[in-house]
Amino acid sequence: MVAVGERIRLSDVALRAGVSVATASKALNGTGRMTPETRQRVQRVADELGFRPNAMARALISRRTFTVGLLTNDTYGRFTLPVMAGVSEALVDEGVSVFLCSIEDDPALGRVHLDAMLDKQVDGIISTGKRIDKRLPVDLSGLPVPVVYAFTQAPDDAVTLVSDDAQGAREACQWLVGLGRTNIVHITGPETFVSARDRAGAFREVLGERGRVLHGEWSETWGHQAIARLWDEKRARPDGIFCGNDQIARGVIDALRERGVQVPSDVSVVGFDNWEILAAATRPPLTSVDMNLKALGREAGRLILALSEGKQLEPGIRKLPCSLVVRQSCGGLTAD
Amino acid sequence: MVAVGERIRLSDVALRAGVSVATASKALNGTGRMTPETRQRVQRVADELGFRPNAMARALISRRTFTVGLLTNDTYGRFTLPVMAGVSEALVDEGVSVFLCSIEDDPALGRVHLDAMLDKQVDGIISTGKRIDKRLPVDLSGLPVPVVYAFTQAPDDAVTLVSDDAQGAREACQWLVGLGRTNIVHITGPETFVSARDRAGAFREVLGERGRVLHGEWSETWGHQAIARLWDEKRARPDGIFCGNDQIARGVIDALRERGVQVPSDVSVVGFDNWEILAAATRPPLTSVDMNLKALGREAGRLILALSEGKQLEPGIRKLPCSLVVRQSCGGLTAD
DNA sequence: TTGATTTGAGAAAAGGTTTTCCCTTGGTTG
DNA sequence: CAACCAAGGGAAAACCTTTTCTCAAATCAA
Repeated sequence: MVAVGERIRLSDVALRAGVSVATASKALNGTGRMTPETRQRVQRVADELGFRPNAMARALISRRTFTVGLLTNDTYGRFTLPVMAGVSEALVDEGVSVFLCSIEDDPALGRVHLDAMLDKQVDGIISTGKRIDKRLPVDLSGLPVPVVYAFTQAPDDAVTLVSDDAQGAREACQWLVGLGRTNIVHITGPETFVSARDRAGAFREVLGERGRVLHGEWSETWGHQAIARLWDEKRARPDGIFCGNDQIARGVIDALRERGVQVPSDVSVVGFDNWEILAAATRPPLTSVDMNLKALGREAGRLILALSEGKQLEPGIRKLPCSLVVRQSCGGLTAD
Repeated sequence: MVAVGERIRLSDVALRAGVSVATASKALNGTGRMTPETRQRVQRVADELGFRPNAMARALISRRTFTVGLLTNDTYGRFTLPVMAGVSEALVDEGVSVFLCSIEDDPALGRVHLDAMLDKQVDGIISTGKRIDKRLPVDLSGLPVPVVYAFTQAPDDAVTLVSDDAQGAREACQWLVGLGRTNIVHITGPETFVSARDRAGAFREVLGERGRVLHGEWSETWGHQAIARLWDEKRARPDGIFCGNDQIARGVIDALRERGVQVPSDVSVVGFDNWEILAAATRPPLTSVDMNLKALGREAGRLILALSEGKQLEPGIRKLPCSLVVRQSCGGLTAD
């Protein structure tokens, strides 16, 4: 039922049901004591009138607004959107809505958004970004509301969620090894990124001496360049390539095709990020490590909910597993 | 100043400043009458204490929450994110925060989010999506708050914002013609999309009989297929290609390279959407039509603000101009 | 000096709900 | 039949701010 004019107040319901506001409130909230008939009558009237309690008034008393803020500097949204989707998914059933605040890398803008959210008495704040080794340009310590950090750097005593890049990288490497690939190279982003170092570390851990790592940009162009370098060398050429992200992998695959190298029969390629729209458009479609950012967002939602209900959570970094999404760029048992 | 424990209330400020709450309120809001000294004293105390008024209490009286909802079914967020950024940008200075609600294509989920927002007394709702010819699976008519539709289909009597696809397409075509291209083909998405029809219509309008249109999917694969078809025909091959989106353009350029056709010297290519991350990674970087979705979002923000302040707006469709972003895929005066 | 006007500031209501008492009423027990 | 108890429901305070009155004091005119 859609109310078009004035909003129905609890007093309207009470009046029509022939009870006091107090009783009406208790009837609808399942609290207090009254005959089942009274309760049902109030509920029926409320339904008929399309009554919906005013969340403002409610929040004023209960000190809970059923509102959380998501702060991000990931303008392009490639990482933030799945996180946001997960957060929202975890919270919508609890009646919690999410303010999305994109603060770029502007401290002043961050301050403005933060103040706006605090004024609106959000129950909690989730801080997220595009790198797990950079902080948002805004100080979230000592706030009157709980904070959860998801996919961004955080103070030591904070509740933090990140993807387990090392584990994801291990899975990718083991997959290549399991397919019988022996000469495997890792082409990835700048060493200044913790993600790149973690993934490279796991790669070396699995492959030992055999594993070779090439650092560059996170771009298609670097994928091309790396292949050019590898193919121009007077060395055995790799039969397996683990790329630090899907854009590099895309560049790698395109470069290989230009050289007449068959993927996956000659070389298996794995990407990272599982950026659907890119991974699926690559020819052949790209096997890639998914950071499960939506699941990470869901967990962030659950945690902020728990915190805002007053539960205590142990601070520290929680690593969430990645998973390998298999497409056709590696070949495999059947198509080898 | 960051308050860590209890929030400061107006009464705390009043007490400390030696005035009544009423006077304190008026002092801080610049209303009422009092000596300048009193006003300044109150303001100083409020600053010292780090007082920030409780938006809930405020909203309860003023019936404005400084909150709007953005409803979208664009899960991937390619269109919604720029719109959202624009909305937020237009509203943050007014102290308005934005609830982002992704409802997929699920009517029930839409209902849940809508109810949550209405309960929270949003001042207005912006409805946005990924197609201008599809509606969100939720009925927004007869709501107690104003609604603006941005980049999505809307009822006739609604305030609606869309990009001017025809104008954007015209600019692209005229650009190709201006470069001296004479045999121009339009490779675009399914005819079932209004966007595809609008762009194709403008294309034909500029090129007349010479203009040929190929409809397919919105994918890289279709770009490849279309080039295969065009190059296998026993006809004059095009020297200019206007693509319906950047993914098609990417496929087209890759397919041309595979055939040894030089872009831009042999063929000029224009894309649509100016999806930065794709357009910039294409070799050569792609000249593309930008729908200015951020500007569209800003306008949506301004309109919803005006409506929520009670201003009357004429219903109907407002078309916002696209603009051509020139990169290197067309060549031009210098690099021809 | 008296009456009228202006000035500065406070008391109280309002906004919509929840929650804590308190008061009936009808029934039970001894 | 008195005393007590439980059940059902209501009055009012509380949440925090804004806004409308109201009032006392100060200023001004006559």
